[in-house]
Amino acid sequence: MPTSTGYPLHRSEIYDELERGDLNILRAMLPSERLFDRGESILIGGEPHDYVYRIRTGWAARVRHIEDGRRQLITIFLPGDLCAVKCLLMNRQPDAIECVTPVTAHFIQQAELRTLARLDPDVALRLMFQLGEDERRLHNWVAVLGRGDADEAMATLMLDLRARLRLVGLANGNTFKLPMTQQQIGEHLGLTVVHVNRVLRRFRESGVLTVTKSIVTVHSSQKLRQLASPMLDVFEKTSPAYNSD
Amino acid sequence: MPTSTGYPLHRSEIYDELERGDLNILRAMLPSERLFDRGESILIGGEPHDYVYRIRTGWAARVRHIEDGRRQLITIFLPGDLCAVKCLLMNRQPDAIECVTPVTAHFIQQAELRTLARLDPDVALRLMFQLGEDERRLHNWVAVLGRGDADEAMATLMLDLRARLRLVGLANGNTFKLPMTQQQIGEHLGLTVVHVNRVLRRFRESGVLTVTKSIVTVHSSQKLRQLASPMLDVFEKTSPAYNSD
DNA sequence: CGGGACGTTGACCTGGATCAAAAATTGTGG
DNA sequence: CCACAATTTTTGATCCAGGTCAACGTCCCG
Repeated sequence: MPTSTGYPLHRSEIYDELERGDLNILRAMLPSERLFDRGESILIGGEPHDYVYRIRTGWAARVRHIEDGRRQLITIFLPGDLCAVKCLLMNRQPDAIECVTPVTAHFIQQAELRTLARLDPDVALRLMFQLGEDERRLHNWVAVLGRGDADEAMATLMLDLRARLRLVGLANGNTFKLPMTQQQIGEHLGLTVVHVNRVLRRFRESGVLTVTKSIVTVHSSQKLRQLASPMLDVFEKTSPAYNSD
Repeated sequence: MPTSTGYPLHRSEIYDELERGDLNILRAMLPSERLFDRGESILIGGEPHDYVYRIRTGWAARVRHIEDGRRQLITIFLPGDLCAVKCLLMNRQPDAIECVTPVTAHFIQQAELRTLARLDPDVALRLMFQLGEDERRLHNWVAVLGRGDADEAMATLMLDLRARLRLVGLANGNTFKLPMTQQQIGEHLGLTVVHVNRVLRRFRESGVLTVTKSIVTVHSSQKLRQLASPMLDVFEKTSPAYNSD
């Protein structure tokens, strides 16, 4: 299994440094491993935290809890993703990171990683790249939430998950595992469960894709891309991970 | 005028490094300065770009152009902000950065800044911190767009702008300059101009704040905070920049 | 085999969009 | 300083995507 989700859009002149940095981080983390249950919090909003993680198996999410019970899943973490990098720099941060499924993760003490970054510019660059890549995804998601309608948002999410899972070898062809409840999908898309359900029904009825028992089957990549198209950025429109069927 | 928007939430153990890094970046940029007109693009979506900027005066925004004419203002850049840091790492990126007002900015060649970061871990840390801080704001904004209603979004924006302007000495008391059209505000909040106008009218009529000729006058910080409250993160709820009247 | 998630569907409601048009403001050249 | 055009703000009337409420079906696990 690949160790990272790749370096989409990276500047080619820094590829070698990124690879070395990635390897060095992975090496420093390898001895450690921790198991989290489904629903367990890897870190809790508002509290300081001392570790940085790399998800090995399972899905997690950055979750914003709003006082009146509303929730927003801000980011989905898949295997290979580094998470809580931001905590290297901030002494606390408002969001929790919660496990969508059981999760196994390698981890490293922040202080140690900071030292590593200080001694090894490749590591610093790799961390910077992770932050940049997270930012890129967030930019996309802001555009989706701000300007997309429900169909566009759902289609974009599905394409994005499929592409990312392909990069780490967890999806091939037209099928992938989606271990999120419709409630959680709604909390990520800014929709209610009820509406998520209706959108999925329409997708099913119009032959776009089917979700059964946490398995997504894409029946028409072409239709799916067409639905998501306005929300895809220039890069995604030409990336093989998005476009191959 | 302060040179940066501060290091909200930074880990205290890295403060000195951040300050040194900031100064070193500023020093490397100082000889350069460029003027942009209102509406001009600092960088164009989809194209590679070679510079990193620090806004000295004026407002800019990261803008996502959707093919059918929809637009999303993803982030607002104020004086003191570094922008296009992400381009250090990515060879192209989908968004434009456009000037909301005339802008003067210092700049530096990316290659030079990368070298600087490589030689000086303080600079690398400062850049990393900028990425982390951008991410924090984006997380907030995802929550606002995903879960907030129009009043909450508007109130949150106003509080946020006031707090950030205060940090760089461009707002004091209850008044600040807001050089965005209602159209642009809508493109940032995910609303139509028409609805932005109605929300502002309600705010005016209920004694929250008034916007006249690009000047915002907050009549009741308390009411404004109350409206925004669900969208504010733990940090913002206790920050003096948000809470002092 | 009973209870608690989770998914599905229908009936109805509402926040914000859309369409259209008028008023106010800003900028521009003479 | 004024006239005129372009941009921005404001308001009203109407519509609809998605929310809310309520119920029922289904799957799983102890």
